[in-house]
Amino acid sequence: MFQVDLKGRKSIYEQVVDNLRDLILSGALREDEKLPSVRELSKSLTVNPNTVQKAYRELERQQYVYTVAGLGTFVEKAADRPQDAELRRAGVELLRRGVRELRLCGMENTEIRGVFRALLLENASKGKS
Amino acid sequence: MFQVDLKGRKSIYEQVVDNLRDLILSGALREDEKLPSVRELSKSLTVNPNTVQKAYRELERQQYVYTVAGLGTFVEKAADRPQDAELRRAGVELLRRGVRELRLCGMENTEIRGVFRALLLENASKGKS
Amino acid sequence: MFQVDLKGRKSIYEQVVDNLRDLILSGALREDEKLPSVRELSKSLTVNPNTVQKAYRELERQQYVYTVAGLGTFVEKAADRPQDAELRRAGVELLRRGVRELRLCGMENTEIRGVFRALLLENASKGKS
Amino acid sequence: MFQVDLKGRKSIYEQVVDNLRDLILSGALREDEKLPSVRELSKSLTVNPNTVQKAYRELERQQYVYTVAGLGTFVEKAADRPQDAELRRAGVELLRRGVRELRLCGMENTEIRGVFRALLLENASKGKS
DNA sequence: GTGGTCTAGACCACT
DNA sequence: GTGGTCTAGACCACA
Repeated sequence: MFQVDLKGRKSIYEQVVDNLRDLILSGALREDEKLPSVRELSKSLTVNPNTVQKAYRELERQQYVYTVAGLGTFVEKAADRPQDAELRRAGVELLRRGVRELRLCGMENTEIRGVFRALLLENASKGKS
Repeated sequence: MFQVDLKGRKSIYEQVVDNLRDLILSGALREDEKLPSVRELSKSLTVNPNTVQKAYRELERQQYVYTVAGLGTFVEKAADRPQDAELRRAGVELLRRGVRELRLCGMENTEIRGVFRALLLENASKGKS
Repeated sequence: MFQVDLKGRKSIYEQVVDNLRDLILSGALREDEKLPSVRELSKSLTVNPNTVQKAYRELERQQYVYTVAGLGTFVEKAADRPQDAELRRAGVELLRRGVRELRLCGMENTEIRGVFRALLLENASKGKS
Repeated sequence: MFQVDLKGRKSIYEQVVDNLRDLILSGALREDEKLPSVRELSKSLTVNPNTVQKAYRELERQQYVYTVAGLGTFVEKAADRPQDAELRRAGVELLRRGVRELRLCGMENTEIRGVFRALLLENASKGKS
């Protein structure tokens, strides 16, 4: 499904949250589709079940999934997901910080704009894969 | 000189590193200029001296400053700072992640481009202040 | 595991770094093997945990170990350790300085060569123990 | 006469001691020759006079120089310098550590011997300059 | 005065 | 349990 990187500072549960959220937002996991059970996923990632559990709880809190006791965890309907605005703010913030860092390197607006344009095309093709 | 935010997840010493690095890159601190002493800065930030020193050591490791024991800590010459390329990569990576997140929100290229253009102008005015 | 010398000019954390590095390079600690926890080692050396942690951070920076928060610190794979060349340069530099000092004492090449030959045999036997 | 490096961990007074000692041992400063005054040397090195003073005291302690109040500091006669054995031990120790580091890099005796032989020739030519 | 090291003890998030 | 950060206060060598 995906991999986690034990080294590196990002905590494992955070990686699991991000990966699953991306799979949901990208449509790879469809509405009401069942996520792998905590045990399955923890085994396939060779990670502590508690860690996966924590990730699932966090996704539930953010309303990306819902849990039915005894059955499993499922993808929430897009309509019931009110916090796209939050994600959008996060994305804008990343762009802002990126622009700031590039400016600190001494890059001018025209240069930065060039980098950005290239990025937009590059990711577009990635998005299709 | 600047402020640190005691709450928030970014650790204090990290904030000190980032702030000083920005002051150096922006030219507010000039080559061979003396940074405030560990004790001075720690007092003005109302922070423990060890925390400031940790930040200074990190800046030295990244070759933004150099240390003369008994005299103080000074801004490294730009020529002896070989890793601007690294910072540039970091900036591009931030842009990439930003684009990715916005796309996950369902935004189209044209929309993203609009956000970005606004951002470029906004920061430009900040830069002048 | 090893001992530290509280007197002597070499700082404690530096001794810890050097000792652990040697254990890793000599193969006494194998790839992905867990190092003793910060608290364990600090207790067994009767040293402050902060001191040991400082050593661990330095080893991580030099890519001899990697850290998984909440799990422990582990020996990095040799393949992911790109700076053996650096250690080699350091060794050659030590030899160079040694030759220089002996020459300043008035020793001739033949004499120095004799000392060196003896040294090579002596350390070889140490290596086997 | 020589330069000191403000960056780098070696303390300034230590650099002054080492440089002067080398000049004496190499014969560049002859027996009973007068060293520059503390003020002169401190000015030419752009260094605090106290630092040079400390270096001179240390050289005196090691019996490389002697001081005549009101006249200056002079190179001690080689005959009155009893501690060549100490310097010799230091040199041997450097060689020992060099061999050890190179072995930790995985080098075999034959390889190390090759490096050493090259070093002996290289420094010989430097010695003539 | 400067930076560098160390101890003692605390709190936090993650596994 | 693990590592990571922080505070408080101490001592040292160097300039």
